[in-house]
Amino acid sequence: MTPYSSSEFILSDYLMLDDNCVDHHQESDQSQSTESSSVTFNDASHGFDGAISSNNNMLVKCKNGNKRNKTELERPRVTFRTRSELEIMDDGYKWRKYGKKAVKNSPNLRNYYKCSSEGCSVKKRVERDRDDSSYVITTYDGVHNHESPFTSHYSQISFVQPDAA
DNA sequence: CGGTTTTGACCAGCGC
DNA sequence: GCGCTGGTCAAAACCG
Repeated sequence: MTPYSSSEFILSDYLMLDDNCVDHHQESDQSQSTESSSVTFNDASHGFDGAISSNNNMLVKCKNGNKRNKTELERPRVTFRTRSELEIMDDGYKWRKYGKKAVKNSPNLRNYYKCSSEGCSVKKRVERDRDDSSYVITTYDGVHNHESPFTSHYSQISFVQPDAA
């Protein structure tokens, strides 16, 4: 299964780093608002303020003033908001589904995946946008300790923050 | 036959 | 302390 073959696959409409956020303060300027303008997720349970980008311009938004100081200390979290019909996005890693839940803020189900590589405890959550069911929100939790065939392909996108490690 | 998905149960954190 | 909610486990079913 390689959904990348579908031309509708926009890589990332929305990208967010949760903690250990690198500073990108210029996101309000470059919002070209080409297709969907600034999306605000105030109703989401996490209460982050959103910033969007066009297809290739990935924006990173962080929230500093939150009281998150638990297990997320060294757990980078990246959230994609992707327009896709398929919820399964093959990012080069092998994921094993281990759970499915109906969350309160969304009528859709949330799926839980774990990296099936041994020793790699990266998790990811996949759910549909509660407002736009054509969008899929994918949250990656952690950093892979191994390579993937897609590493070179994504090498220009550095998700790993140096402070996190 | 081995790895993955499914699905309900279980558990932990949080608010009241 | 209790109930709600999100996250995980694990056994059975499923699939190549």
